[in-house]
Amino acid sequence: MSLQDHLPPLNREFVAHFGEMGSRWGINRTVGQIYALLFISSRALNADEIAETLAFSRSNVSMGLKELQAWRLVRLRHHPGDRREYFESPADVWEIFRVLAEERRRREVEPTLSMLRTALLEQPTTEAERHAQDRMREMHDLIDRLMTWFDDVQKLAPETAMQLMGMGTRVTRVLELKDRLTGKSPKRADPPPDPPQAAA
Amino acid sequence: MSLQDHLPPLNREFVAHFGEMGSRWGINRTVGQIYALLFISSRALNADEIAETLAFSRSNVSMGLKELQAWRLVRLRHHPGDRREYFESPADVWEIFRVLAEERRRREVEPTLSMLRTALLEQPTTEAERHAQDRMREMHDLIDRLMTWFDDVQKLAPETAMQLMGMGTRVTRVLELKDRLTGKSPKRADPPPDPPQAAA
DNA sequence: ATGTAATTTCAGTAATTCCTGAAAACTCAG
DNA sequence: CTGAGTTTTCAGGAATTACTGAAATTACAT
Repeated sequence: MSLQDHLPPLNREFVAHFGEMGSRWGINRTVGQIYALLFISSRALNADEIAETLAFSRSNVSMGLKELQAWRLVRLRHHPGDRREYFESPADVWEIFRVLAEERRRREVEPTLSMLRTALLEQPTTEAERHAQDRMREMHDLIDRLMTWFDDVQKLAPETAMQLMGMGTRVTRVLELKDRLTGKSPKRADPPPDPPQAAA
Repeated sequence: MSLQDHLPPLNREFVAHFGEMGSRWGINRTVGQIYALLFISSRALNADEIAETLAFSRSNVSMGLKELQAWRLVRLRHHPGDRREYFESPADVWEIFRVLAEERRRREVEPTLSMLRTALLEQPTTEAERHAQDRMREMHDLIDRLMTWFDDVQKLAPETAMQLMGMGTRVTRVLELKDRLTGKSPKRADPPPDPPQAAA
């Protein structure tokens, strides 16, 4: 009934590893393992299969899947003539990475930026407060820039920036990034409808 | 004796926020708050001051500082004629980001890559195993590429890649990256001793 | 409508993680 | 060496988080 009865050792290791990693993140061990299992599975699994394979209670699996859905990391599937719900991970690893980055941004980065902006609006009264505000501004600007930059990189290659990074082909796109950095004002400035192609 | 007695509201909010964020990460609330406090402080603080300001026990602060040191996020200072140890955060936010990224990589990314490589060495026996291995290979390659890319970006601007990203000046460097991507083999290839300067 | 299969909720317990105070271990001046 | 000041360790209690089984809910076939 337990993990090792159904999974070959290497898959078991993989699942266990993501369980551990999950707990180093906010995500808990259970959720990490469920996701790892779905990730390497060659077909969509239903909740009972997951519960059986990982030796978790059915209800625990249900909660885990709910959380994975909230993170948009699993998809729901239905098989004709079967009332149960089947779950699978998206196939494209770059897509997974993108979704993960987006969710983390929404949950962690945006609230932080928002808190910092609020703090920066106040008039400091003491010297200590003024210094604290300066530090917050530095942090705000760093995060803001990192995000803008990340957006740029993502927009670069509409299909997958991954391909760009690894391939060496269509590197003309890098020049677009160069133009963006050179031409625009330092900070943000929502980009005007991307000049379609600017070959070298 | 508690936080609000010593810190102005906005600083209090900042510290509390990083306490929350800390717990969403692997890091616990206490550690997050200690770091936040040091980050906005205009001078190095000793453990008693921290304990007093945040209303934590002295021993809790000691453990928190130990963890922050393990993450290389705080520096130790000594004041002449004072036997106590004072702690401070590095001033440069980009430096902080870099250290954080390095530590996370060492603790999370490298072990994961290592586990994946081990799994990829095995000969799959079943079809399911073969598929799992394919998936692991995809994950491995994604992570490996992201890391290589991140390295490239960091090497680009030896002082702070930050400046590059935000400034629009010295964007000639982007062209170096382009060359790297175009010229080298797709995957890795340890870079030859950086050609010092390649102005446009 | 009724019954059955499937899923979700939730209150209680188990497990883990966090935090503290007391004691031990340093460190250094005299 | 002695002792005061400082930091660290650690066992145990407090607080939080994870997990379960039972009950409630939903979905659907007949």
